[in-house]
Amino acid sequence: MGITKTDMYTDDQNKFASLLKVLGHPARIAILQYIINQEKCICNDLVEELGLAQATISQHLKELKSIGIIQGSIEGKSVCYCIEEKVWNQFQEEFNAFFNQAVKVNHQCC
Amino acid sequence: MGITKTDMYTDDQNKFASLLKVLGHPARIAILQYIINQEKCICNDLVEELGLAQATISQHLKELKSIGIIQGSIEGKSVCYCIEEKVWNQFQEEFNAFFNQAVKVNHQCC
DNA sequence: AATTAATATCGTAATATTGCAATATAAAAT
DNA sequence: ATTTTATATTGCAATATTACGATATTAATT
Repeated sequence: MGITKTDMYTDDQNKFASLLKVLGHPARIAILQYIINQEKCICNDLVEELGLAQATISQHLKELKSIGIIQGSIEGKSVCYCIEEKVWNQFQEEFNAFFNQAVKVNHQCC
Repeated sequence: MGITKTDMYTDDQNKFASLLKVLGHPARIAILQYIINQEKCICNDLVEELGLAQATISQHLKELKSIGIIQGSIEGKSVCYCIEEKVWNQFQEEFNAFFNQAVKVNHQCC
């Protein structure tokens, strides 16, 4: 059906999965890495760098903005995008919290 | 078009994004957390716990197996699933490597 | 004011994902 | 041998995602 039954999971599970989903596209990973390496960039830089259409890049940027991991500020006729470090670090903590769950448990496996 | 242009990204970017994509569904997060808490489980446990159809759970387990994060071994007429700790820890390292990229750079933002 | 430049949004086609019923498979129990 | 139990697979309908061309929108430049 293509529709995820979000009501049967906890808010934390839904939120965490949403994060992972947004990050789960190579274009968006590439965009983040490009911004990191260049400190900041504008949409057109990414169009040239990644070889995707401008509309496509703009869409990916929108999704990344939606989880707060990047921030865009208007600079003349272009928009300067950069990493929102507070959110970036918060995500890293969330990821580690998730992965560390398993450590607490004695895994005696099949 | 719905098709991701994987050829324009590095192998690392594609692989990392695939991981994130598989983890980016609340059912799969819930499954992993259930397995962690119970140490191990069988498919039917998850059907009862999550309220999804057996076929759906089986599919999600298949995707989790595809990235190696869980392992299933046949025990009589059921299959015992558990976390593959080596892979789990490896993923955690990959995630941290990704997030630590940003730390190396001086972010002077817009 | 008209043009240029950069980005966002809309509409759409192609493909992918999610979820389930029905069916297949395989091992244990009767 | 048949039935029961647990899981996997197949086929399908509904929805979501990806990508792009076309078209706004908005600010700078001429």
